[in-house]
Parts: sequence; structure tokens; C-alpha cells
Amino acid sequence: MSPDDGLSLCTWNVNSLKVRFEQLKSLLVSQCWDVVCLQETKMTDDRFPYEALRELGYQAFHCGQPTYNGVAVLARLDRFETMALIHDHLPNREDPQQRFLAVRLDTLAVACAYVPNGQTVDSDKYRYKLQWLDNLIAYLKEQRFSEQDFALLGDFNIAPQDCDVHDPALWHEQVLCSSEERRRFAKLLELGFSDAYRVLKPATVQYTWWDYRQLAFQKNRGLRIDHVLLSQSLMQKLNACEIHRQARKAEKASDHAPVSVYIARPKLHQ
DNA sequence: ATGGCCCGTAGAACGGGA
Repeated sequence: MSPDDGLSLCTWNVNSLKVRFEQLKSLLVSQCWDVVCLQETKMTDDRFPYEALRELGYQAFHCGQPTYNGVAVLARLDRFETMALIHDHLPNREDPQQRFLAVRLDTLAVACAYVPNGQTVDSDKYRYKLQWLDNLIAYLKEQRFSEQDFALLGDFNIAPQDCDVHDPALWHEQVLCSSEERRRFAKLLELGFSDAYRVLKPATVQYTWWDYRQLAFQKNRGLRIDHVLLSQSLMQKLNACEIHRQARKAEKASDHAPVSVYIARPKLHQ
């Protein structure tokens, strides 16, 4: 596919951009995605590699903090005339954790989310996760993103259905799979967005995350928790959605695989 | 057997991830 045929977007939880930067560079060079959303950069803004990315042809917004969280959106300089910040946090909640970034690329709106993990369903972190998701849902509704060319990409930390889980019985009502979390994911779809992967592949079982322990990747004991949600105007032009499982095989791999979508290029310049 | 691995901050273990 030549670059002019469509628009590609990718999401990847890098689990430390410092450790994963060489892998990211290789992927950018080989895949040439137009937009890339990153989660868990685990660095402050002053350490974010803006210059190195620019040399690779990408401009970027990043909001980070020491040690934990941190999200970024990268966009190819030669594919968009403008890149503007919409929000670098959910404006309807006070939150020191850097988990959200929304930008506008010409007329295309893109949001990058790192949904809290939740730890266990009886923990304060789980309650924080559910509240965070409620804030995200309210925000997306307020912004009327469902009526626009809009993509929400990220690590949702939710496996939407049992077919997204290697062992549904083991994970039954556990964090990432609980009914309360899945209800929030369903509410996101009810706003008018679609799970790009699941719409294109209704019966395919494939995961985006595998535990580092117990040879989970080699045994393909994983979960599908990284997602691309698209507004209806983009869904109409959706050509493909791919989980880049190969990246999980690398030396010093992230525990998450990148997920990308390919859409016929919308009219961004009007 | 209830942890195994990986990361950042440490400058030894520990919190966090999922």
C-alpha cells in the first residue's frame, strides 16, 4: 500500500520508552504509520526524544511524569499540515497521573488513553479505574467526538469479551475482565464508536498482551486489552486492523504488541 | 507452591504492571 492510499494509525504500550526507543525507531521506519499513540513512556517531558523523532519525520506531543504512566501522540510531518493539542488530561477530573492526550491533526481528532490497570477488583485502584473510565466516557460525549473523524487508541486494560481471554474461567470476574469494566467498554461503543479489530475479525482469537512470566507468550496465554475505537465516519473507510505479534518476540520486548488500523484517507484538507 | 518477569528508582529491595 503506498502512503497516498490511506491513513494508518497505531497504538503501543512501550513499557518504558527509554528501553524501547530503538524498537520504536525500527517500527516507524518499517511501518511508516501516520499516527502513533504510545503509553507507559515512564519519563518526564524533558527526556522525551522530540529531536530524534523529528529526524525520523515525526512531530509529537507528550505528557509524562517520573517512573509511571506517560502518553504520547506522534504524527508524520509530511502527512498533516497542522498538529494541535486538544487536551493533555481529562478536563473533568483532577489527576496527577498522566494517562490521556487528545490532539487534532488537520480535521482528524486522535485521543491516546492509558486506562488504569485496577490491580484487583477489591482495591482502591479498581475504583479509581472505574471512575477514570466514567470520566473518559463523559468527556468523549461532551466533545461530540462521535460526530467527527475521531480515533481513540490505547491500552484500555479491558478484555471486552471472553474470546479476548486465553482462559476465561481463570479470569472470570478478575480485573481486566470484570463485568463492571466490560460495561464501561460497552458504554464507549454505545457512544457511537466501534472496536475496529472485532468488527473486522468477529471470530478471530488474538491477543495484544502476554505476561512476562511463565512463558506466557510462548504458550500464547494472553489477553486482548489494547484497542482502536473509531467513529462511524472512519469505520466506513476502515480497511484493516493488525496486531503486530512479531514485536513481542524481540529481545527486550514490551509485554504489549502494537495494534494498527488502516483507513482510506479522509478529506483532511478542506 | 499464590510467585515466577520486567521496569524505574534505587544503589537494596520494592511498588507497579496485568
